[in-house]
Amino acid sequence: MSKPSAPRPTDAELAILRVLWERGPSTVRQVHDSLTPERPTAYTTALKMLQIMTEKGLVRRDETDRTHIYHARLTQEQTQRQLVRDLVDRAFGGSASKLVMQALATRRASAEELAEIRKLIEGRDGREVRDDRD
Amino acid sequence: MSKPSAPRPTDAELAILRVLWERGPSTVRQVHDSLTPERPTAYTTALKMLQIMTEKGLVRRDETDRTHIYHARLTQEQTQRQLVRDLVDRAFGGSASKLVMQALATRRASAEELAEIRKLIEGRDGREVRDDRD
DNA sequence: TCCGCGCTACGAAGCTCTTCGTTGACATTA
DNA sequence: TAATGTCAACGAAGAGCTTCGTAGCGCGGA
Repeated sequence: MSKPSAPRPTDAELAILRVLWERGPSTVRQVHDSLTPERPTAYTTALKMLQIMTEKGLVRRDETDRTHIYHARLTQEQTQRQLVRDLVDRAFGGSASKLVMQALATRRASAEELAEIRKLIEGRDGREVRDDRD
Repeated sequence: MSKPSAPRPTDAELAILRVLWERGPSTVRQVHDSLTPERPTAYTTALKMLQIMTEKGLVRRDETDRTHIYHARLTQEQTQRQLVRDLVDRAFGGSASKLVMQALATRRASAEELAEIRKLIEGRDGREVRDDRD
């Protein structure tokens, strides 16, 4: 009703959001330094990305000081939920259970993860789903 | 080892793949007609997309007859698995269980879906994950 | 035979994404 | 104060995505 709901972040944008979620509010330099090992780019690339992400509403900018400070507008969980819902719509015909099925078929789903997931299900099972903010 | 593994399909490509999965091998005209209601575009747009998707290896083309016939190179399940794995890597730090958690937090996860998911888990639980082709 | 229809192929336009160089403002320091 | 360094802003280049118009080919009917 009040949230203009940010657009789906692109790959490069997601990489920057990951940094902001991990570090908390950060300057361009801090984002760039964290990003460089995995994604070697120029300082101005990070700057430009953050400027564009500000326009898109993906991040907020504190301009109080000359060196601006950026922070993610949505939490990691909110964004993850949005991305999952988006993928469920685009590739799973709206069926979340089909997505879970494929998640389980991934090499990545280790035995420990399976156990963790089962705990999740048992915790939720029987209750109604009611958590739906995005 | 032998599969060059097709690139992640874009939104428009995914829409076309959905048609091919549903209809089976199809001509450009058939794809276009199926696509038009949800995504009104010109015939040549569908044609061009399918040509590009052929170059990318997302679809295969039978050129025996003058009217070519296209079919998806990967099954819906293979593609879904690839997309899930990709999202897990990009947004969930490689943790499939975190993705499942967010899938459960979606409005879309109805009570029936939860039950279905629980059945899935119980069927899998205790066994090792071994299905890993992509 | 010739016309029209459906088909593929091609090229290009408009858009987004990602990247970076350059510029000018401001601060710090010598 | 002058030199040096850091910063935001901007423009533009190059790539990819999506769209469509146009051209050219072959086939079947008049």
